[in-house]
Amino acid sequence: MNLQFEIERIPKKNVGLIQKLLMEWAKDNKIPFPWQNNRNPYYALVAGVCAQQTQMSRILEIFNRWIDSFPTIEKGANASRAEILQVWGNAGYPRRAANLHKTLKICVNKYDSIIPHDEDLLIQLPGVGPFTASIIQIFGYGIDKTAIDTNITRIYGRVICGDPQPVHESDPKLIQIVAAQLLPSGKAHIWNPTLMDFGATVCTAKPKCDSCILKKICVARPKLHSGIELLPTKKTSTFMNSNRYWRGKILKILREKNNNSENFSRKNLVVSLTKDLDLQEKLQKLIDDLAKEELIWLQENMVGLGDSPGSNRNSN
DNA sequence: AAATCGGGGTG
DNA sequence: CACCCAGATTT
Repeated sequence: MNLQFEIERIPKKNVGLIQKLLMEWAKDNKIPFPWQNNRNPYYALVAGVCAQQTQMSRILEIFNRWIDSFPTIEKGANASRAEILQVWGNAGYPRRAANLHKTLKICVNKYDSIIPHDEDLLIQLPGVGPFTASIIQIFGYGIDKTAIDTNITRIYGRVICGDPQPVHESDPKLIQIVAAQLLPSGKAHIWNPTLMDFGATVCTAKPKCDSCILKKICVARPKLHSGIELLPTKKTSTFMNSNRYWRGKILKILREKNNNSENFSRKNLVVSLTKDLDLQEKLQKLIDDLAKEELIWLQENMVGLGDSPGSNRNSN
């Protein structure tokens, strides 16, 4: 595909029109969040990590819980892994919390307790990829750019590129370039969340084109209107009895034990989860995996939340 | 490129 | 039960 050709094909007057229509939509529909207006890189980092693969309706509670417990970079860095995981709770993908913990330690030890603003440095931090790096730059440092997420890919892929299912059909590099052209100068901290909210409520996976303010402009509208079949965005495997299901069960129990300062043996952990011998064997492997990821510790015949016994001590 | 990593919610 | 989600990392 000739990217240059595709870019120049964007009707210039549509750029201004799309910006105008969405900014008007934002007045009534954009949802405000506490990390969007105060240029706090730490808040932006935490929010970005919380947002990974998680609906916005859940994020404020997780974000507030984290900030209440660890109001500064240093507080987070100096917390124990067990405390980190306890606060993360049932937010999902606990690996995110562990990586965020590591990232805070790196910022304290290597960057003088400052979160970098440079993208090359940001994406080297554990758990920080292109999206989260952009979130930090946009909300933390007021840098004018686009954080490409699933919503923005979908909106631009449809409205500009004409692909009904951009996640499968649109070239990510083209989305990047389109996004840069559509960005209203100086408004990244408003524009990005507006697009995301629009993608979460109107230009959804199964779009609500009837109520879409861009339907006259959207290049993919005719195809979508024809009622073509929309494929799943990604393969979904059955959650029940999956590794992820059992990992979640294990961590949930260990959070409760840690919260009550109870000791717990590895054997009792496994037996409390199942009497099935084959499944017990599978759980043993998952426990080893969790320990390797430093989400739980193993010592003698005991097991616990975090990277080392003694949940109230720092683990630096 | 494909698999893996939670958990809550919707239909 | 299938699918979705303000992704990142490993295989």
